[in-house]
Amino acid sequence: MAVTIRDVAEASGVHVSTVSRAFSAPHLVNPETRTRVLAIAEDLGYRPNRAARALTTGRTHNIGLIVADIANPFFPPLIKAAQAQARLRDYHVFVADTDEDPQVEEDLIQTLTKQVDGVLLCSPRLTNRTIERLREEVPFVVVNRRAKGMPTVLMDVGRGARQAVEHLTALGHRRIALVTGPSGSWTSKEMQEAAAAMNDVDVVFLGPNPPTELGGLAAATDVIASGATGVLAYNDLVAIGLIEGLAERGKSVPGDVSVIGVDDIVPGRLSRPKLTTIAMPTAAAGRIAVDLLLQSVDSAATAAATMLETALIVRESTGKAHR
Amino acid sequence: MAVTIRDVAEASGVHVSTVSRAFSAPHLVNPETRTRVLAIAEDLGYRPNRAARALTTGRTHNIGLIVADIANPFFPPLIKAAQAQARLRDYHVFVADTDEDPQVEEDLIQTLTKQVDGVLLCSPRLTNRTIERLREEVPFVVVNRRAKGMPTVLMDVGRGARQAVEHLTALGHRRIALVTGPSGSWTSKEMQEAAAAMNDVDVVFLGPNPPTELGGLAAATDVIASGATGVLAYNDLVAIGLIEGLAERGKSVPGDVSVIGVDDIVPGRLSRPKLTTIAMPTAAAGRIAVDLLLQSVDSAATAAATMLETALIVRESTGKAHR
DNA sequence: GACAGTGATACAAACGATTGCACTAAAGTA
DNA sequence: TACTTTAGTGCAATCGTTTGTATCACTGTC
Repeated sequence: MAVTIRDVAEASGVHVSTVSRAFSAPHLVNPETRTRVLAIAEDLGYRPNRAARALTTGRTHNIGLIVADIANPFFPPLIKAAQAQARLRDYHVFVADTDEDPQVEEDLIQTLTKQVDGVLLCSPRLTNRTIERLREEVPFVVVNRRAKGMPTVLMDVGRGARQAVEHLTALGHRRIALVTGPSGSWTSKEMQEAAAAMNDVDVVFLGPNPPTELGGLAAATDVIASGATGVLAYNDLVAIGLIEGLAERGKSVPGDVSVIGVDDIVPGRLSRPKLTTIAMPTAAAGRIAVDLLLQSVDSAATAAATMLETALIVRESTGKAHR
Repeated sequence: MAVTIRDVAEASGVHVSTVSRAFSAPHLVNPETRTRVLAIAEDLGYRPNRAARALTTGRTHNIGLIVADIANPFFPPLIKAAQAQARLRDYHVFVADTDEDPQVEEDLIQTLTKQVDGVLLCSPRLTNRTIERLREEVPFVVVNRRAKGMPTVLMDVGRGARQAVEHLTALGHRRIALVTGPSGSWTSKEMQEAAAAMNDVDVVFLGPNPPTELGGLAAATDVIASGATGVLAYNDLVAIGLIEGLAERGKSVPGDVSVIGVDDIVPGRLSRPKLTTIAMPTAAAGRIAVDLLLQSVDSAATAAATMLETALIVRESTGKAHR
């Protein structure tokens, strides 16, 4: 059996409460006693039982992190940053994958609520109403989506999209296709709104599409049919798939069509041509989201929205329009 | 405050123990009572407190899943499969990322042990001795590594490597480079042993390398210097990076050099040229590993090693040797 | 020298479930 | 009829911590 606080207490000749306080309230115990207790605990290999602690304190010291698809390279940097940040605060992170399915997402939240102190919802596909309802049960921080009354972390894709379109128009493109993402995606909507508001350019919307290489691959025919010479893709995966799809149909990038992605994932930096893209501050988003979440676990939730900057990175997949 | 078993008991006029049994030992309670209790529980929105349950039963119903790097596309299918399988058995999965660092790996296992019933160790970089020691604290299943006395799930990379080398020699290649992975990697060692045992071919070993695109990119000069015309890379990421690196140095694939990867990740299927690779049954590995783990949580650990088949998939990155 | 203040520790009651045991009443057996 | 069995339920201890309160020995104050 595992060694408990009781064993440590007996071995060091003090009461369990003293042992407990030696760990969690050092100023309440004699420094000498404390070091002795700590040494003995170390010796015995004592590790506090988190379940027991959770039972009394009501804090599990776990947070849930729900993402649409771990396989999407957009998420890992965010996940890593969140885990690192959580570890700093002695929290652990449950990562769960919804497979882009709102129903799975809701179920996951439901089962997760009881064993975490808060949930980080990344790029949720749920309706706002559902989120509103679920938030009664557990504190949320929402990433990549506007949700009123809740702390949110956003990345300024609207501005990114405007920069991307400006970049394309500056290169002479007059007809631009926006290959949109999943229908429930806030990011996708933001991009559409931003692009629609641009002057001196025709924007056509093609979608919704799965946010993967295959989604991009499949969108190639639509892009060609649209007559657009510049494309802003929902993300880098879509952009990569699209470039492949265009190549299969004899269209070269950036020769015939210019393509811009979103996220700045590593494969995009190494693809051929190297992808022009809108870089997203995913790691920062993960860190900040965790801080916000832990903050709203302890005190009342601050419903502030944090907006992080994005940046257009011009590489090789965009070029002058030829007509 | 949350609704507890006590609230349900009061509302339905029975003792808490009856409510408890209504959930966890249905045959011990009158069917009528049971349905009534269940209905009231549902009504009140009762959810069992897992911390409390964990405290009495000693089972957290959580398992830990430790991977070297979530950002490596090799892992997500395994993670997803493991999560799905765990969910089927009413278990949750903690995913943790070690950043390829053995020390982080050990720390993570240490902190995780107390809140999970078992740990799935994927492609561990720890020494065997450390694993032996840690296993005293919590049941393990090890994936992608031989560890005696423990249940393991292996993928037959040795056979895969032999097939790959045979494929290359059949194409006329007589000098082959093996771009190895991290030094602690079992997979890497397996590949080396298999390749070294092949006849009619010179095999040179280049490494260790980080198992990423950048690792492959950096290995390009060594590959060229080695004079090899065929390359077996540690994994698809390395292969993709290598192809890029070769291109930067004026070498084309498969024109000048043939390259084979391992894992069959999606980016490899879409890269250009499409990657010849050894497909790994990652999803199956995840499922089986979870089953094995839950099995060894309940009963004594079966120390059996499960070996899963791999398959060579020939695409476009390999071709005839020209000299 | 009596007493408040304080520092250090012990005591014991939670937290929310599970579970062995005791009890009751009805059914089965001889 | 007297007994064992069994189904259904209640009782109470337990899991390992935390934490409010009580205790006690000092120290310092007037």
